[in-house]
Amino acid sequence: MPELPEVETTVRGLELVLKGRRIRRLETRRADLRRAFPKDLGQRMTGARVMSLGRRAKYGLVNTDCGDTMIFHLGMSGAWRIDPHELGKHDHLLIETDEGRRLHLRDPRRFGSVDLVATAELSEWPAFKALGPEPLDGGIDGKWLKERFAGRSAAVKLLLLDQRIVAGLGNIYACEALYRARIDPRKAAGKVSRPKLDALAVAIPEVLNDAIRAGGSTLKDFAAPDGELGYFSKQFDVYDREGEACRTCSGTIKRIAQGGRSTFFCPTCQR
DNA sequence: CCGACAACCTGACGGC
DNA sequence: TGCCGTCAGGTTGTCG
Repeated sequence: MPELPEVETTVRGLELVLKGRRIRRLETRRADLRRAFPKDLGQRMTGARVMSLGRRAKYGLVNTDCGDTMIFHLGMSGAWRIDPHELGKHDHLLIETDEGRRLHLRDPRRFGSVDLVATAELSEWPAFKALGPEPLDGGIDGKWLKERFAGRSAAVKLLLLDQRIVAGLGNIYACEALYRARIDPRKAAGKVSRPKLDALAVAIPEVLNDAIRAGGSTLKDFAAPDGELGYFSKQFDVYDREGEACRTCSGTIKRIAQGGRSTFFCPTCQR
């Protein structure tokens, strides 16, 4: 599930449990997710104090006083469980803090990942080097989109999913942003007008911030044990609303396939 | 560069 | 109840 807002919400939740705490124990229950866990993950994290947490695109960052940053990606099905009642079948990484709080990284499909990188070298980490600007840091404007889309005949929706262009957008919020900017997702990226691109650059941080706000409001429940971070329900305008009424024109929301994934849009409003 | 497709995995859900 | 097909919010790679 996790796109940028879900990861941001997860990081804020982890902060409540981890920030300033020492890692008492870290255990991996298998050797890998999408790729192998770092072999020395346990040794390097055990005894370390968590100084701060952060996020880059859809990656969560756990910075320690040992000069290491643990980077996690939740893939399609990953989530952190807080003080779970039992050890789940798909709980692959377990952490216990000096306060006795427990975190389980659950990921049934195992498309996620965990890496360990020297904090000072984070910007050189290959996966980060390739990322485009953070949409919530003002890095996306009409000019940037214009440059990146120039001459591209690929559908604008597909390019929005390219992490080199906008870091952190996924299928849901790409659909939602295009709806707000009233752009047809099938349109060739290079042929979207500049005013539409300006609107898109505004819509992207808007839909992300709205979702973070919705997710943030669930964080107060976390004190309760057995909570799962990053999963919250949000009312979408188009995503997963095939056949339902457009909230603007009352027309019917359509679903099409692009790049093997579902795109939802309003053919009347988005042109 | 493009679009199409497959691969990595498991679980949920609908139809029969 | 079970079997089967389809789908799922991500990333990475191949092919023509």
